[in-house]
Amino acid sequence: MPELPEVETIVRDLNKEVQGWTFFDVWTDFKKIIKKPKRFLQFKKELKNKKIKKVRRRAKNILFDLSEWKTLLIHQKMTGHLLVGQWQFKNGKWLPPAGPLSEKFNTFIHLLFTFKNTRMLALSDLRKFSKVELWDTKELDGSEYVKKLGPEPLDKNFTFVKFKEIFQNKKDKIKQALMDQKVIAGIGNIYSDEILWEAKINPLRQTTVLTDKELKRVYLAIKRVLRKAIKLKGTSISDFRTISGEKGYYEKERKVYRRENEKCKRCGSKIRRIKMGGRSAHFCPTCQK
DNA sequence: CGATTCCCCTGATAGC
DNA sequence: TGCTATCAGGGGAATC
Repeated sequence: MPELPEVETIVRDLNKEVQGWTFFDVWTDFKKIIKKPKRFLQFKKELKNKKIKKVRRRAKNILFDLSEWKTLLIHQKMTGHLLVGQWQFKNGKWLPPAGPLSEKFNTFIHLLFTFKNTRMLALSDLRKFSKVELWDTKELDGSEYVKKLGPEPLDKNFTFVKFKEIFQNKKDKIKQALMDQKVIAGIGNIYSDEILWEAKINPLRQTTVLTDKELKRVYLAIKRVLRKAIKLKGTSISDFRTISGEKGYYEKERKVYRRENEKCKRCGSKIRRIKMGGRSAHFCPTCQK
């Protein structure tokens, strides 16, 4: 599942590739993936001849700023992959040439943009949870959805004072608060587990009872873990790939996520997995208090 | 209003 | 072996 570090990796890579590309056509075999505008033909028509100015990230969304003040939003949810390359249509499927792109998830391409320079951008998504929307830039940036998103954890303005203010007022378990996009943007199941291990805090703790010292550890862990994950181009534990089909390296750094019954790398205890609100949380019961 | 459950999907895996 | 039930989970909607 792409979270902040994975989406950031994608956005940085995309900016090196797609700036200046002009949309030519759109193909899909699953119109439901496009949420806005509702009619596919209109979506197609509105994209045609728009040029990509730059790509940015907000929370886990990839935002393509286009000419004429349009913005294309792509949220990859669990299993979405954006891939750039030269493609060919064979036997009813879009297929890449040989190379790292020739992996199984490429058979799950459900949306494909072609550009005037004959290049293509594909969205593959095994489970079809991805969401694609085309907005007026101003309308998107002023939308309820964007306004309600929490701060970007790696933003300079996201100070400890600000963090403390938000988390001390949020009545929730710390793990859930970290994953709540309205509290703080971009963190999901993998990195909330990793951040809490780093901070030595039990995921079940209520945010309101955390001491200043403990909050400071969480705050620092957020920055440290996310920065390191970006440096390593993310985690490929759930099939993440960069836009050229390469894996991220953070999974080797992983301390708790999907390591149930393995040894804690700090104290040697068995990592436990519990259910929290329908999601699994992984932690060390000995050193996370 | 807040908290919980359901739902969208489909491949992998566990259980029989 | 092969079938079926369960699980994975981001996020929005529906429900309690």
